[in-house]
Amino acid sequence: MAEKVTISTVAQHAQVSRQTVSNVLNSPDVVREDTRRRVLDAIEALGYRTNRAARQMRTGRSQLIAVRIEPTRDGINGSVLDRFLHGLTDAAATAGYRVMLYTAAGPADEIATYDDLLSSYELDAFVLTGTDHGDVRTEWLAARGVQFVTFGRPWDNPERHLWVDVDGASGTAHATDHLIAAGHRRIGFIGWPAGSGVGDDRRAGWARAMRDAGLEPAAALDRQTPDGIAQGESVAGDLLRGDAPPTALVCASDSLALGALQAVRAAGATVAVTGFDDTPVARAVGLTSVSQPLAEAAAGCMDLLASALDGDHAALGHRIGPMLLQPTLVVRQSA
Amino acid sequence: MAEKVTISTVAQHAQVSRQTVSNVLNSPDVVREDTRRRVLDAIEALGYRTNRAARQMRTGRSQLIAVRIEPTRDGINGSVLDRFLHGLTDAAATAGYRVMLYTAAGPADEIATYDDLLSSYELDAFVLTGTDHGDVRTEWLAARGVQFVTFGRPWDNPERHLWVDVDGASGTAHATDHLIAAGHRRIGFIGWPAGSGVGDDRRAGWARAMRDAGLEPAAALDRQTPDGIAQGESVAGDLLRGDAPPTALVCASDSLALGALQAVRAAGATVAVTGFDDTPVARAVGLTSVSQPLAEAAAGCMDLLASALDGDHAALGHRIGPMLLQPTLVVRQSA
DNA sequence: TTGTAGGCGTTATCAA
DNA sequence: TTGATAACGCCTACAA
Repeated sequence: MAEKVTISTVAQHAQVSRQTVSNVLNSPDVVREDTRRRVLDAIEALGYRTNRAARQMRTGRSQLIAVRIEPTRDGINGSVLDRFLHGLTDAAATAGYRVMLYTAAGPADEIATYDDLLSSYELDAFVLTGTDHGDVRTEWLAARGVQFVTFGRPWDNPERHLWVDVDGASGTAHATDHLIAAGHRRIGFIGWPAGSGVGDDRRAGWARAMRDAGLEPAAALDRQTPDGIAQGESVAGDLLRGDAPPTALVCASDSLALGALQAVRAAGATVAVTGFDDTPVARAVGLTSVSQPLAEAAAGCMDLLASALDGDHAALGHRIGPMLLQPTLVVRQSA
Repeated sequence: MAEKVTISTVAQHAQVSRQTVSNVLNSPDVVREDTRRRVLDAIEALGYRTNRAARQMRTGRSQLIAVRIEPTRDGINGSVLDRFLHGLTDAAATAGYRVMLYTAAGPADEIATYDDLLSSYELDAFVLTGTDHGDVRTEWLAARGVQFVTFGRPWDNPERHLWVDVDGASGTAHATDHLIAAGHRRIGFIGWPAGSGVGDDRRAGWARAMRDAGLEPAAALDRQTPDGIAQGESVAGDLLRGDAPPTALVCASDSLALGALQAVRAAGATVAVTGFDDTPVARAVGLTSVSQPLAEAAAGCMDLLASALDGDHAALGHRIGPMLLQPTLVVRQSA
């Protein structure tokens, strides 16, 4: 077990005062070059690392950011959070931060957790994955001046706070374009009930691409249902049994798409299907799907946070604003 | 923004010294009942929370445990880590700990990260997911007296350190039994190359169940391949084209099973298939699979750690040892 | 440019 | 049973 090496140890070793060591670390420009050199060498030689707890006590900053790990719902979309978390952890480490996990049963519970985390761990910031209209969490955080960024736009007001998002409309538009290019004309959409920002956005992309191609995004081809494989299968089945069944289906999630695929197979039909999120399941069953740049999104969240917390970037003149990333379409056998 | 309430605030409010407040918190038995009451009331009224950084500086303990978030390889098995992490975060919170994430490119990088995390954040313990024969990481940690627990047995020596694991052999044996009960006799196994503890274990379960039923786990029915859908498909295809093809296949992973399922479909055969891990993909495609009790495993890891770290359980006389949990078979259409 | 002094909130030691 | 004192490692004044 190595001896504990503190700032004093370094100071002794470098023949300077503790303060000079601290200056080398925190205000390098204020210390003479050769002294700086000497101190840096000592730090290197001794393997000194600043003790975060001590620093935190003085500065009130923990270099810790928190993110919620949600229980995997139908499981399929769990991998999205997974990849996002990995990217965030990487980006955070690079920026000198670490990621702490927390769970919460609901919004109220989540706010209680914020309170706890903030007052006892002094977390520097939160990363929220997704927001709703009138999100109580973001209001709570903003009211207390806590830094946070959301992965997902605040749908009611884009200026409300820092966010990073992926352009879902663009994703479904890509998928729709791809189908149109393949000769499809009757292209249906299976998405979530109106009211969820994300769902509305994805539906809008389909409708836009249809209109841009001179096609009508008819209500008869536009279905709404809660997320899930069974739901997708049921709704797709309805569509396929309709008057003028679609020859292709754009779905708002891989879960819905997977259900749709099953309905198509059951009906013995040949209908192209696209999903959203490019989950492992999509890869496994050959489902064409819209892929979100999750590592980039995570890095974006961290950039925004670092910018707000450290003020470096702001000082450098390029204050970073919200960012909307473009997804890509991964084409497989299903479409 | 609420005023900062420290132990001194509480002391004033309760008309006692700071130390007494500390005692109420850390050695309740040493303080008189009515004083304790008074202090507790003050804590409640003021909403006091102990500052972890300050406590950490004194005690050297951070109440933080670290776990690595791995990049999802073929993606399918990512959900396993996901569920484990969720369970761990929950269990940790209950035990008064928090989970910190880190990534690492390889064993060497991982050890460098240990060093960093330990010396600058003073982490209390690590949770490793899986170990190999002669794992350098566990040796490094053990040599430095760092607490850790592995989710996965140390295959060369069960006594080496704390661990929690799921009985993989039991899982594949269940699957095999299930197939035997359904009338199958020629049951093949598709697993990983010999040498990986986990893979060998799962293979052993199949072989044992076969023998127990008076059947021969013939080499002709036993295949080894790296993990992956493509690999599973290829190997299963070979088996199906063999002299006396199996009527059922037990696979060491859902990835392999999924590939096998595709090979079966391509061959137009009717062959039962079982997988391992009960991933979302298995649920999606109706694959019978062995399900690991991940939340329990995570809770077990935390229990072991808390026991070692806090010594409470040890003091109470029931020192907790390694634990081997039983998986369950989730039966779906594929078998 | 460098050094000295003080304090962040907590707990351990020891005296009252 | 309670309270005063010191110390954990660092950083921010301020003085030299």
